[in-house]
Amino acid sequence: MSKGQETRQRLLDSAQQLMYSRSYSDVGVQEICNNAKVQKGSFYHFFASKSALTVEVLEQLKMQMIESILMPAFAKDLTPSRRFERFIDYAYQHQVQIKEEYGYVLGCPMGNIALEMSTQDETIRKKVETLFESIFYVFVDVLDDAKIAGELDADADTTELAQVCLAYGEGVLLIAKTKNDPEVVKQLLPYVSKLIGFKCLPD
Amino acid sequence: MSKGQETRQRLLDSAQQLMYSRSYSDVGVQEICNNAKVQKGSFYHFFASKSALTVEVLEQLKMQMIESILMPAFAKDLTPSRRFERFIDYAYQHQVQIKEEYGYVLGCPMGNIALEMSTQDETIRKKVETLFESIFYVFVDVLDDAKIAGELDADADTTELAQVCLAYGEGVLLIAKTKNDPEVVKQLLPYVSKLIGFKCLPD
DNA sequence: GGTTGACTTTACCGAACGGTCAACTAGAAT
DNA sequence: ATTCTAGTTGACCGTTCGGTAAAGTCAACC
Repeated sequence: MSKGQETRQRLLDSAQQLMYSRSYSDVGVQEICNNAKVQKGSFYHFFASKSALTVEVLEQLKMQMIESILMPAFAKDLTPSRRFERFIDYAYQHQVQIKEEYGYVLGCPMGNIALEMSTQDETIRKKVETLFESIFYVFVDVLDDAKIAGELDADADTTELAQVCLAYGEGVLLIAKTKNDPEVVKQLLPYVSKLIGFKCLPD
Repeated sequence: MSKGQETRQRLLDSAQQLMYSRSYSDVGVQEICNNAKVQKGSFYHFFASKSALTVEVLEQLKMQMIESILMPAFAKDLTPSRRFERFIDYAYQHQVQIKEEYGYVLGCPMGNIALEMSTQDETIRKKVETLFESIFYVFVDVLDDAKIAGELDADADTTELAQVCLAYGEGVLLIAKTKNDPEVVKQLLPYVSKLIGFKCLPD
């Protein structure tokens, strides 16, 4: 990676960390720069605006989420319903680790930015919308697998169920963040199987 | 109401409207005052800080939510499952109306503030937590009714189910806001009955 | 009629905001 | 050796931020 790209990456990482642990509005360009050891002028050499940087942060966030949680959790070495169980466990462990590190449950970085910025920055809103779509496809895929495996009714609407899963996941993380308690994730997220309607639930 | 209390109320209403349609951070004390036709000095006569005002806005929000949506929707003139259907319809209609009025789906005013402020202002976080508890009790109540009416298994954990309902509702509103589409509410919220596990679903 | 206290007005504070700009540096290409 | 350019630097812009303070207004009460 060239020197310039390294600087650029430091800005992205700095912004991601600061915005996730606090909020978009609470973190200024100056602070992002200080944290990344970059001068403000350089910031505007790489990014047109704070908003444009945020769109790239969101893209990075999506890639990390898919590679470090979604792909390993939904790997096809288990039955679809077991994959969901693994996903729930990963999500729980992740929030536990976040709380240890920051002292706060931080929830979903995309959901956080979505609620804060959707009415204020159309570019950011659109970006989060497509991010959610990417995650949505992952859910559709595993739900289609469940159909094939006979764990799900053949007439189930997998695209609708995928949306339902996404919504419920975001909701659980919102409550967990509000209560500042990762145990909420462990307690509530398993109900997603009732939502999906898996035929033979392991108990 | 005395003149002072009227001024105070105008500030609360102004803050509620502005913060709901945008965000906590994006709305300044000055703008709240301009909108309420009150001088900034008066603001600090009535409220110790922007944060303290917000706590009172949240309290007002809770009361409005309970009186104008929760109480009428969950009134005991219908069976518990029918009450949920009515609640879903109210929630949908409300977001439709909001979108007509503001051009944006604004979701849940409490959820919005919760995600934005939970890590930055402990007083606000705590307040939202107790707000959610009040709503939670409403759900517990109707779920207990459902048990008595035989619409719900006698061994169902109503306190856990109430939390699940709350989480799912918040999640659906988050997605609806992100997509800026109130139809999401109409499409996804009915799945709450699968989550609860009503015995005899009307279809 | 003078005093009190709630409320209003206005000017002000230092700090931070997002963003701009021109000058500068250093390494690669010609 | 010189030119070009990606990247860096730090000063600067006007505006807004949350919050303070002091003077002024007005109605109620003694």
